[in-house]
Amino acid sequence: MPEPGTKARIYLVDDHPLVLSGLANLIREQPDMSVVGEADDAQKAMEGFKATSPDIALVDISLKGMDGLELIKHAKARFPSLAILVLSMHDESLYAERAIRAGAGGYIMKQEAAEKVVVAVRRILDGETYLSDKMYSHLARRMAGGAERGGISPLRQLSDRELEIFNLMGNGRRIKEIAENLGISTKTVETHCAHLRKKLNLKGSVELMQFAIRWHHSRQS
Amino acid sequence: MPEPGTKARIYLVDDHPLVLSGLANLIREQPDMSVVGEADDAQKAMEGFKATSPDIALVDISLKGMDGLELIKHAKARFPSLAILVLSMHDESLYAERAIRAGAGGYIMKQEAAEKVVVAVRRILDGETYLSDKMYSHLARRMAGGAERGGISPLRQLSDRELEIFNLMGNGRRIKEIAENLGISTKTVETHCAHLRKKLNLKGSVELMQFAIRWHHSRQS
DNA sequence: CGGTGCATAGGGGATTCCCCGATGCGGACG
DNA sequence: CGTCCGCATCGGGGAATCCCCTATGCACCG
Repeated sequence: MPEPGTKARIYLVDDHPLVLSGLANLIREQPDMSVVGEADDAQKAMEGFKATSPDIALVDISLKGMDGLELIKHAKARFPSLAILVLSMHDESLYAERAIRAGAGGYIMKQEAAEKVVVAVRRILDGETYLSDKMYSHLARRMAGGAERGGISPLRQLSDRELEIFNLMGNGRRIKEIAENLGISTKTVETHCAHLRKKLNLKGSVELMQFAIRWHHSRQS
Repeated sequence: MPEPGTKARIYLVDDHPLVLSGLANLIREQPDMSVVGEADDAQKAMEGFKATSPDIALVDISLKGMDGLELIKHAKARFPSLAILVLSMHDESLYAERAIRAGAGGYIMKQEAAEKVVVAVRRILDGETYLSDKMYSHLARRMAGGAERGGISPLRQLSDRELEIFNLMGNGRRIKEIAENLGISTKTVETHCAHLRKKLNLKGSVELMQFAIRWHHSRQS
């Protein structure tokens, strides 16, 4: 947190030079902010953090080489007081949740107006969290279910049967296959899917399948 | 093509405000170039082209709403003399080839240094084609190889429209959304899906979605 | 001119989606 | 012990989808 009268020290991490210069330019227009360094990969970013001790880092979630999420975790481990605002290309609320959990103070899409980046930076430097309205409501929907039972994964709320079906879905099986495989009615499988959607706060079958596939994919590598 | 002594009239199309301002800034530093307009979607871009008659347009390949490839085709159809430089996030030589075929004069990745954008613009305004070294050799190799040789990725066999829909599927959109988004019938989307399944040798819609989601997931990390 | 690929679209039956409600069963709590 | 609640199991029914057809218009190519 910068002292009154001094400028916030900002570090930029992005592997797109155009975005980098856009950000740098935007920040130089702000009287209370200054850019103290730039990096285009995670390695250089970590060195830069050590050398310049910035107040906040703006980091792209999709870097070449190390993943942006990894960089966040490492950075928060070595520099706990460093605030982080995540920039993302895509409207992937999945990443927003992971980013916040990894220690980021905010998540903003590059489609957002440039002014919002400045707003987000100020908010985070004030110790608050910044999320876009869309993501905020999306996340709120998820949290709303039962106020953070300390469980890292919402999958803990699932019953054994539900998890079993969730797994089979992630494996690419269709409803009929699952029903035959388990020796039950397709209607029962549908009911389980409905419960899964409700518990995981997912809107449609496509979101559920997306979630299942991603989860299955990450659990297997 | 600008006359000697006058500035090249450049139009920018990108849905990321930061990239837009980065580009505008870069171009304003050039004595022989000027920005005559900006747009963040294909619709506004077409109107802008008509209103400002730019010499060249820099367009992002991945726009919200209409695909960047579609914009290029429409633009070249209505304004044949308009030169186009395509900007891309990803190192997808897949897109480069399609873009050139659609009428673009060059293809450059946002990972490239900003100076290269200027170089590319000058090259295209001189009537030549700009490609990065990597893509140039890549394309040359493909041209030289003549027909077939199996094809490294089966995605290469997909038509532009099919690839577009494949992308949206990987993004989690359902058929109705895709149809509305593209302004076509759901039946047409279904037909494209059928062709996708056939070309990719996938049995059911679940497998197709699985494939699309995985591809989309691996592509942006 | 004929062939081929592409984008568009519809018919129609099977399947799935997603909202309802309903029936047992077992455990938890007062 | 009675009651409530989560769980697993089914069904109805209307909408959406899947997935097999056919078909038209267009562009390009030999």
